[in-house]
Amino acid sequence: MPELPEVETVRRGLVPVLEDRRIAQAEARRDLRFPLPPRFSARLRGRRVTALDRRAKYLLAHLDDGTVWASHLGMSGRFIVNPPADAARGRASAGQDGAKAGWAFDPKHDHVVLTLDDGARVAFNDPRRFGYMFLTAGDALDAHERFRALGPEPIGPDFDAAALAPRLAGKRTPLKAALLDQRVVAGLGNIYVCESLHRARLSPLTLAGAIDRKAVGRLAKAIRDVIAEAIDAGGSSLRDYVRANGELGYFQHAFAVYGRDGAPCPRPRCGGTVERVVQSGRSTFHCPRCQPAAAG
DNA sequence: AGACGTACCTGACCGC
DNA sequence: TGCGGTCAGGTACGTC
Repeated sequence: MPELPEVETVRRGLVPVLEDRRIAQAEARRDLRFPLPPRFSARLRGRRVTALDRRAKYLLAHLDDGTVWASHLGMSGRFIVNPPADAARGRASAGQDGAKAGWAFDPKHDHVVLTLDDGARVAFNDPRRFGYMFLTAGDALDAHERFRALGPEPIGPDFDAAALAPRLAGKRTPLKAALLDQRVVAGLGNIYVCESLHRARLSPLTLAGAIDRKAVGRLAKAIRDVIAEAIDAGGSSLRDYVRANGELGYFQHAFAVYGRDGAPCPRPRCGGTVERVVQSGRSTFHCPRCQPAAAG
């Protein structure tokens, strides 16, 4: 269920597990959305992870031979960590009830499994197999077909009206669809687009090219803030989650509009009601009262 | 070129 | 309890 904040949370959770560790064993149990690269296991085995990075919704593990191991979590992908002691002690006997017992062990959906040189076990688990992985050269990352067209990262002070305006200019597509386009902004998905538009008091139905500069500035700031707050929420939940069951990246976060069809708009003194509509086949949640379609 | 619908795959949930 | 229908936070591809 990962958008940028979830992927960033996963990255931060994996840093202490993976960075500077050597991959003792890599097991490719099942292909994901796309077939795993040729000799995938062999190319990971014996490599040291020098850094864990992120671009958009991609998790990037830099290896000591210059290769980058890139993972996309798709809709249901997650990484599950068994610390060294747990992996050695509990896994074999955990069996089918492993997850319930606290041992992350799911033979049906653990598609890629790494064992590190300290004995820790890291599994990529993805019931729907919408996720995917690939290997690429680290010195040509930006030129890779998956990264070449990506828009700017929405965190950090560089993401502002000047960055966003030219990417929306002239677009005759609704703001909702425009912001889901990874070429416009990298890393947003359905939830955070809804949340950002609500924060900026912009209707998801408004055509992207029709909003004025002031609104673009409001939108850029809303996106920055919404994403930053979600990352903070993920970070604060991280320790408990790892301790609980090894799953990384799932965390509770309070949404203003997403999934709150029929609830009162949380904006102070708005008094509107959150509505769900469908745009290009996907749910949009918004408050028609404080996100009026006519406003620019 | 850009926008839209559809496909991919499986699990959770809801009503009967 | 079982069954069928619906829905799910992502991306890629074919078609217009």
